[in-house]
Amino acid sequence: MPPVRTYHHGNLRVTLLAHAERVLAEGGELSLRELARRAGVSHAAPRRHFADKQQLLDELALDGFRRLGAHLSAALDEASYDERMLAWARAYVHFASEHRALLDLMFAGKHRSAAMSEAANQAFASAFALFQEGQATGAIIAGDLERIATPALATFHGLAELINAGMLRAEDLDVLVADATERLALGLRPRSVGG
Amino acid sequence: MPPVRTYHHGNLRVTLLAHAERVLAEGGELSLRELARRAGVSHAAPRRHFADKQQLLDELALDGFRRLGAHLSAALDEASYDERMLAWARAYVHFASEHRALLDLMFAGKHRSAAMSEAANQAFASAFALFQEGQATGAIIAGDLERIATPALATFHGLAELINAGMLRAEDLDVLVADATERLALGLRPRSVGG
DNA sequence: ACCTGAACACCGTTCAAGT
DNA sequence: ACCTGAACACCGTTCAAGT
Repeated sequence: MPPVRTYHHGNLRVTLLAHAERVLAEGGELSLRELARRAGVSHAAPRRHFADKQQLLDELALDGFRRLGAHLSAALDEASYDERMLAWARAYVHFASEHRALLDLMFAGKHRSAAMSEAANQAFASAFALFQEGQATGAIIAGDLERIATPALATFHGLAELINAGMLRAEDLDVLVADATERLALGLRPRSVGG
Repeated sequence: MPPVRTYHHGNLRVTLLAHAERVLAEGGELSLRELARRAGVSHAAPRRHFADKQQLLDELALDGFRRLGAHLSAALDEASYDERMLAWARAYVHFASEHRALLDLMFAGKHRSAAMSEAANQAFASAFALFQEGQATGAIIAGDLERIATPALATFHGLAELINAGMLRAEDLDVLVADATERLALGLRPRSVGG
């Protein structure tokens, strides 16, 4: 009897990435040899599709930014007009804490490929648009968009990192996010003269 | 001629930690075998002082929190009364970006030993005290201290993580920290009735 | 074009044995 | 009490060889 499938036809690359996502979600250690085993190929086979381990990790991170972007956009679409900032923030920290290992990969390296930088920018684009719109309607102070939005987004990224680091109680997260959103809105509000 | 020192008398534990700090600072990969090589002992020798690799990493993180705490306290001591929040924030992000690998270790695990949790709390204690004092003088709104301070500290932690992830330009950091500090102060300010 | 199998240079961890 | 040296079970990466 010949083996059912000696060669992995056509989709080993996709199969490996899928197994990698699962290992990440399971919280397991990611090794190329383990992924090869799960795919039923030799340990040297992944080399045909990824030059090295880092390249596979980069693909995972790239996909992570795309998923994050889609998740955030969806949250904004569902939210009522006045609560979009809160909805964005909630979506961000929940994505982060539900994809802890993936988030680590996404924010791990100091250097990113062009594709990954682009995906990262895209992921944050909806939030920047929200701030820009806030400026247009006068809800948010005028000024350089990057300077205004970045510290605010850093707040939620920081909360996400702290929860993943185990330094915040998970049950406190929602109230902290809500508080942060409220404080930020106040801090970003234009002040009347003399105010 | 006998070997100068076959046995490492007394301080191998300290020696290993010192080499580990140096490897971290150099941005190199931390392996027990490499540390043993640097210390001039066999690869099995570290086992006498650290049950496993994680235990050594935990000691590094513990020391990291102690150094961070000292660094933040020193920054507060040097700052003028009105600029302590800004001084704290600057000190935090600078420590983080100057000790990138160490910070990753400190905030890596979801679970911390009692000693490490204690050191982490101590590191942040001076900032909490600052907020508490702000509440006492009326510069900061009343309410649960944790709920008020955490989102603010998360902002700076977030900025630190983003800079270490290469998502912010290092030359923009100081202005972002200053902006964030100003916005937070405004958002945390008590509002007069009707304000 | 894609995969295998052996090989190489690393790991962390264990353990009997040395001093 | 502390360290060594061999051993074991893993890695990532390379490369000649197979189909």
